[in-house]
Amino acid sequence: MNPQSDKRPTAAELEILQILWKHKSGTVKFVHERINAKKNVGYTTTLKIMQNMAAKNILKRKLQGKSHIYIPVIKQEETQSLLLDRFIETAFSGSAGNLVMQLLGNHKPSREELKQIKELINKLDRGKS
Amino acid sequence: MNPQSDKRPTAAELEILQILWKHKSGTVKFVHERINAKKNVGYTTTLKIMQNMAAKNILKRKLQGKSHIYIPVIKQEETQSLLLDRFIETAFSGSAGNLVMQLLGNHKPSREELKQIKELINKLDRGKS
DNA sequence: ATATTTGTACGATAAATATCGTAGTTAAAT
DNA sequence: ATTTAACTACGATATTTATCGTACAAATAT
Repeated sequence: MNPQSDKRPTAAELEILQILWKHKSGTVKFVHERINAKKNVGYTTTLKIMQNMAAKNILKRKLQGKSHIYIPVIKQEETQSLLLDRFIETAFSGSAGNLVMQLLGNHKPSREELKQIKELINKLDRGKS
Repeated sequence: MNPQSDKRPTAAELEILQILWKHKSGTVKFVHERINAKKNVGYTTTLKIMQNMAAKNILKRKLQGKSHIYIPVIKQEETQSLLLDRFIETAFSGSAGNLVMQLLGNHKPSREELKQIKELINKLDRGKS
């Protein structure tokens, strides 16, 4: 039903998506340079994954001169939301609260983050009153 | 180094772990009954996965009469924390704050949850002052 | 013109997971 | 003493992902 439901990217695919979301679009070369800065991986590996993603309709691509420009089809927030739901289900037995507890208990967010989060919570809270 | 680092369970393994964490331990039959209540899967599938998990030292087992009792080796919180870190890295570019935003923005936690979270945040906040 | 560069396409391989069928073992029931 | 029931063990298969080598095409540089 939901066309998003069969578009759950893998870890490697997400790595690519992060880059493309951030820069709106990019060539294989562009993406591969950035990935390769962190870990060593062959150019054709990145190429193949991106081709696969295009085949799966996670990315679309446009020919530009000699090379292709790849553009994410799925939106970052939708994808994150989808992954998050799934993650909460599998890793936290469906309890978002447990996840937040774990997160705040362990991750030690910065003052800024805390402030942001508090504001958001207050906003939500007011909405409920 | 960290013995935990090679013990990242898969989704299917987590499903089993959830049950065992909750009940401390259980036989294949016990686990399989619960899993099968939700989705249809063969008995030997569950068996095999649990055997694999024992081989990987995610579970240990004790012979009790005819069957084995399986017990989680890895602790729930440690595992969740590990998975969470990884998840934030891959799905949220390493930003825990983004995850919380997404979560609170979408998941609409209950009043109770909000209250709990607020308390926790305040506690953290005081710690920083 | 030929060599080099820059890209794509395709196919092979390896590893991990999930799934189950079948066979074998022991204990209990008839 | 057989049959049945409850388990375990083992092996086969399918799928998915990741990874790369090699080959090919087009443009650019020499």
